[in-house]
Amino acid sequence: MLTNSRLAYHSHDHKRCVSAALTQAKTLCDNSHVRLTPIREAVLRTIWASHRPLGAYDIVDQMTLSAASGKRILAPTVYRCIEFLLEQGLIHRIATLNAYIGCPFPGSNHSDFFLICRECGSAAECSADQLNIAVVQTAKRAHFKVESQHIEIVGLCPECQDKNQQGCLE
Amino acid sequence: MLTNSRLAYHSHDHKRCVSAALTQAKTLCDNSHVRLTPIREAVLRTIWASHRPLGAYDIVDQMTLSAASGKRILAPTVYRCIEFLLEQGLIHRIATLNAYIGCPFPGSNHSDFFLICRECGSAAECSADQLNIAVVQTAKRAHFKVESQHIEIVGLCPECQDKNQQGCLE
DNA sequence: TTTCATTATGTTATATTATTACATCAATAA
DNA sequence: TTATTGATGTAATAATATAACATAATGAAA
Repeated sequence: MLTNSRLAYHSHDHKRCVSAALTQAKTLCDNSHVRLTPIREAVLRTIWASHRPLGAYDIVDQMTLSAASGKRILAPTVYRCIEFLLEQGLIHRIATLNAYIGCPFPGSNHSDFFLICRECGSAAECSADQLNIAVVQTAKRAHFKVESQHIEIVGLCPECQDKNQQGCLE
Repeated sequence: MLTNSRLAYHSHDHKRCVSAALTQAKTLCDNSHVRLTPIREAVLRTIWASHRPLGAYDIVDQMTLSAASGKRILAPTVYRCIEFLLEQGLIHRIATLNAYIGCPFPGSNHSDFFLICRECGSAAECSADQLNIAVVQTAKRAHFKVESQHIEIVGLCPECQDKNQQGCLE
């Protein structure tokens, strides 16, 4: 199983996540002969600021804040970058949250399967054959031909389970 | 496996779907001691007009059309009914489409698993143990505690597969 | 290099989806 | 009746997303 859940839910050196994501992004864009422009990279970096899905207007706000004095980044710019990053598979849209999250393993063929913690908001991505097979087989029984899938699971991440456990003991 | 895919994708006597849905809704609301008011029932009926998920403002428009002369139904009214119907498990929200669809087996404990045809727009709901188990097991490997799931599959329904097949032969 | 075509970004406006706030009305219970 | 709660009406607005068009940057061809 492919997953970044170890990182997503536990404290870690997040700079490494960011730099890994940016390095992969550059490589993939080079190979695809598309341009990871400074703005696109900045949007990607902003989304990768954490493992929590980020709304488009949160990105707008963050980028306006971190941009050079007074420079405003407007919604269409951000949405265009989001569209580009989605097309390249560098980010995903979390539909139930209207929010965007970086893909930890872009380029590799994988399913859209997200584990979203309702407590801390962090989301991890997984790709598991067992699940993909179950999806396709279940669809097959309905004679349905699967082209793309989007799976969002809400619950508690390991850290927040522990915290809640402690809460009960108090 | 529980599914309404047979009905959702093929021509059928849809009046029976609607009346079944309304009958179930009345029973469930009675049992839960909540009120299926005329407006709520009208929203449910509008959503059940087809097996295609319907946007909130489509519902507003449809209801304004079918309402008695000139009577306008406004967005907050519809959203309140949607909220109620979601709470009662009588409808589901299709997050990737920002649209709403009637639940064919309300009251029964089941997973949110939708097969959405990209061609005709119809969506069927399924509930399969194999899939639920795969979701929980996959999550377990990430030490994630599942509370709710939302699975949206996009592809081709059986009817539209046949049509496309014929299209290729021409 | 200059020109052209293409792609990316800036900017204004607006579409679409959803909610807030408050007034009014209906149903139920004391 | 009269509180009380729940449901609906209405106006305004928030939040998310896109359209349309102008301008700028980039890369390719002459």
